[in-house]
Amino acid sequence: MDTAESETGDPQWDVLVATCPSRTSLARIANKWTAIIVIALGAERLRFTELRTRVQGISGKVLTETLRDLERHGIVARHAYAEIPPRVEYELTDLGRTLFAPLRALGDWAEQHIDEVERARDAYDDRVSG
Amino acid sequence: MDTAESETGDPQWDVLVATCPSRTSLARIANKWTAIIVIALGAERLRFTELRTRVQGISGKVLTETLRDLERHGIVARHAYAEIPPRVEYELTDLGRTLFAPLRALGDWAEQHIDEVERARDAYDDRVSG
DNA sequence: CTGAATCCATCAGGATACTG
DNA sequence: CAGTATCCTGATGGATTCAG
Repeated sequence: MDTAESETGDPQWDVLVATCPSRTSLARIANKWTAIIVIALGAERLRFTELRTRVQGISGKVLTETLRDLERHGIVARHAYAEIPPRVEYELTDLGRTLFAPLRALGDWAEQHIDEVERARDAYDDRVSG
Repeated sequence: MDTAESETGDPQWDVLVATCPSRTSLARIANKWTAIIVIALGAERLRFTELRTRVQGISGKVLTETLRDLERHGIVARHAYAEIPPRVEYELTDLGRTLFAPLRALGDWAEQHIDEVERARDAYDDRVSG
C-alpha cells in the first residue's frame, strides 16, 4: 500500500487533482450539514420537520437546499405525498447508504476526540496570545 | 447496534445536538480542503510549497489559513527551520493520523462513486429542466 | 406541513503585492 | 521560500414572510 492508484487503474481520478470530477463530489459530501443530515437519515426515513428537529440549528432554507442537492447527487430520495397537509419523507438511497459509514465515522471522530481537540486549541491560543 | 450512545454513556455529545462542542470540530474536519490536505499529508511530511503543489487548485492564502487552523486543532504539526531560504514542514500529529482513515475513506468514496453520482445528477437535471 | 421567495450579513476564498 | 497584508467577489446561510 498505498497511494490508491497502484493497480486498479484510473490514476487520473484523484481528489488531489484539481480537475478531477470527484472534487465536486467531495465538496458536496465533505460538508458539515451533509454529514449531519446523512447521519440523521442513517437510522430512519424522516419527514421534513422531523429531520429539521433532529438536525438542530439548521434553518429551513438550508435544509431544503441541502436536501435538494443531495437528491440531485443521488444520495437522498424524496417521497412526496399528495395529502393535506402535505407530507414529504426523505431517506437515503442505496448510494446514500454507502456514504453513511464514512460520515458516521467522521461524526464519531468529532465526538470522541473533542477533549483532545479542545486541549490542543487552548494550548495553541495560550502559545499565541500568551 | 447502533445509535452509538447506547452503553458508553455521554449521550449528550452528539453531533446532532446544536450546542454540542463536537459540532465545531465536525465543521472543521467535514470540509473539502481539510479532507484533501489531511489525505495529502497522510503519506508523508511535506513542506509548504510541496503541499501546495499536491493540493492542486488551492490558493496560498487558503492553504496557510487552513493549516493554521488544523494546527490549532491539534491535527497538524508545523516545523519551522531558521534557514535561508526558510523551510517549513507540515505533518500529521498522532491525533491527525487518527483522522486520516475516515477522511481517506471519504475521498475514496468520492472517487469510486463518481459515475453513479454523475448519472444521478444528469437524471435529476433531465427531470427538472426537461 | 412543506417549501419557495426575499432580504441581508457574514465568510470563504481568489488575485496581487510585499516582507524576512 | 514561506508567508502576511489588502482588496474584492461570490457563495453560504440565517430570518422572515408568503403560498399551495
